[in-house]
Amino acid sequence: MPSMATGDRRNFNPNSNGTNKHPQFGPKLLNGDQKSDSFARRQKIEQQRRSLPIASVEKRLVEEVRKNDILIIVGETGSGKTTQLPQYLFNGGFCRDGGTIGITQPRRVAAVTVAKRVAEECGVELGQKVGYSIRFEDMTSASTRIKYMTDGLLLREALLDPYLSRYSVIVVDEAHERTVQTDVLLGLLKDVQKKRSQKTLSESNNNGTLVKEENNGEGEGSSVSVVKPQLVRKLNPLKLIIMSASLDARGFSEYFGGAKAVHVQGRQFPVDILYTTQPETDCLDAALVTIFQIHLEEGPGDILVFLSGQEEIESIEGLVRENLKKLPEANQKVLILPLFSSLPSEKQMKVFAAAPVGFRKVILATNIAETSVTIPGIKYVIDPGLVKVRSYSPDSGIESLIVVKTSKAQALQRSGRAGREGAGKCFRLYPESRFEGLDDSTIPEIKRCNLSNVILQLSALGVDDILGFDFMEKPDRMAVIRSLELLYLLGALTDEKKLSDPIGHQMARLPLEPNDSKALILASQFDCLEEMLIVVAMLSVESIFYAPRDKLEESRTVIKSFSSPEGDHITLLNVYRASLEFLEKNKMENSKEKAEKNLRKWCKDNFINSRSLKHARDIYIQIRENVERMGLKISSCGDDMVPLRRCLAAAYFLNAALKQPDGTYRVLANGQIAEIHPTSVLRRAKSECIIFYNLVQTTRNYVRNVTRIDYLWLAELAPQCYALKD
DNA sequence: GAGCACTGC
Repeated sequence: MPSMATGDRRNFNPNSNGTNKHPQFGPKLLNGDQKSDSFARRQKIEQQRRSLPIASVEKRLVEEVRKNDILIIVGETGSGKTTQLPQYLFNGGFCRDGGTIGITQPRRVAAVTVAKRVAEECGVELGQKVGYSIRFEDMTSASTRIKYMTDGLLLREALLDPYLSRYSVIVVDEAHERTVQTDVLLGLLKDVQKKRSQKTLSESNNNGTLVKEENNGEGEGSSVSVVKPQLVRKLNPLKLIIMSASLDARGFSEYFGGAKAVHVQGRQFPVDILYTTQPETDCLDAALVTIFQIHLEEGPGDILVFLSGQEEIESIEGLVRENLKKLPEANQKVLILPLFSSLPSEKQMKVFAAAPVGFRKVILATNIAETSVTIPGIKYVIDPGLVKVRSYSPDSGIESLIVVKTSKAQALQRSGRAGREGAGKCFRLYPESRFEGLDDSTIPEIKRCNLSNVILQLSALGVDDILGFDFMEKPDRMAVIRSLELLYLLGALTDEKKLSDPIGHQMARLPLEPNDSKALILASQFDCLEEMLIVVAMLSVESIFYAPRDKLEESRTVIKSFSSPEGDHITLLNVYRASLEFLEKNKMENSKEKAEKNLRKWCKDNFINSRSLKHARDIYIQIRENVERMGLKISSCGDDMVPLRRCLAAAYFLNAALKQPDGTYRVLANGQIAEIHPTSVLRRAKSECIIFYNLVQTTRNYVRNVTRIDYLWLAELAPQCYALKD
């Protein structure tokens, strides 16, 4: 490593436009927690509202929504579209007749913070006129007229109310992010809007007489055949607004039949974009040198570095520390802060605190800093131009994480992070010519994920012809067929590709992956639903264990105390039960808050991520309520784990693998070869036959979350797949 | 004996 002080520096060219104004994407995170409700404060809010770029076009926007049933709004960050538009529409009379304005967000935190802010701006209590609804948290009431929610939640609502009849307007925000949920929602809303306008039309044609839903045979498979007559009368046309920060709205406009698009100015400080003159061969080294170049040559301001993963972050953290020691003491005032999702939250929080006077923060972050969180004080962004993405192969069922180049939109989003509070600089660690060669936007998620859950949800909404569904971007045909096969083998779909009764309907109601839902349904027959609820909740969260690098040995010993020779599923069950036992004991002696606090300490001592554990508990409570409502029998298998393992075999039979002479495993369903993941308790056990939760490809093929089963169970419990040879 | 971007119901 060259010494930083000797001037080994990267050469950057400012881009041709100099101070270039780039649009910025992502939810605007607002602080809605202020308590003061004084007159002065209200005046200040009013003043802020009026100064937003969008305020000058309020009348025009309301007018456009009135004239157009579908409107695309392209708004840059800082335009105020997310907080203001719903208020304009409310004041414009779009909630008369008791209709609600629904605004969807891809992320929970955005739905909550924006709702809080808007409630404050309106001077109302949160949950009254303005509210939000996200999984595990419903802050709405009968009087809620402006409702922020996650897009996944609106999809769930559509299962219960296919016409989304309570909404007069639905605003899909951050549509450019193109999450699976957003894409499915867009297709669904298009259909709902069409049906609702037909409904109103036929009603007026019939002059108020009751109308029955008819399938007009237009070839779309989505029909909901029985509608209560009273409902038909009440339905108003649905106004649809798609909000996006993408550079052009053409894609959305075309998808919605040439819908009108309007542009709203953003408010963003200028960000200087600098490129390297030469391509970099070693990205980590280039990032390292650039960090020091900024630190030693640029003015005050924090640095945000985008890296691909935890490993990269941890290694560069070490290198920065090492090199920092070589600098004169006056130059050593740097705070290095890692940030990635599996980092315990108390460590994550450190990036939001201001650095001590005279110190510069260097934040080493994954994509989490791109949209999910906004860090104050960032003036410099270093963007190596790479990102880790999930990819999925429908044929092998293998998920992998691969490092790819960012898209142009992503690069813009990253650079925008430097211009939140003042003019900033973004150092792209590649030549300008390479930027031109980048894809415009990231490939929509729906093109690169397992579709079985999407198909199950759409089936429950009455869409039987998945390949014919009007997606903005059609998913891969083979991926659809594979997922249909899986659902059929699980018994969720009939031979006619319709949702089976009751299994398919029950599975669609559960907020889980199809395999996990099936495991719960079967568990009530195997008398181990009590245990399976816990196992499935624990499998649904990522990274229960967190082992910091410096305490690796210690953590292994502690984690071992939970482990079961039967496998990882039962190990997870042990962890959950141990935490519950600790909490119950604590609750008897302490207040609830104190008990929760002690639990967090217990988690830390046992190298368990308390945020993940809390999440698992929330999921447990939710799915327990779900299965209770379905009338499934909840009983326990006690200390006998055989029923639980048999049930796992019956539900995850496609994920069964046999040991081979060389110690690797062969997946019975497709012949894939894989090893047991080193973190599994069965890594050394070398059981003959196993079932696993998932198969991931990193340096090798690994199966994770593994349980030992008896080979003979497969033919007995999954005869549709396995037969015994003589 | 290896290493896991990020969401969401």
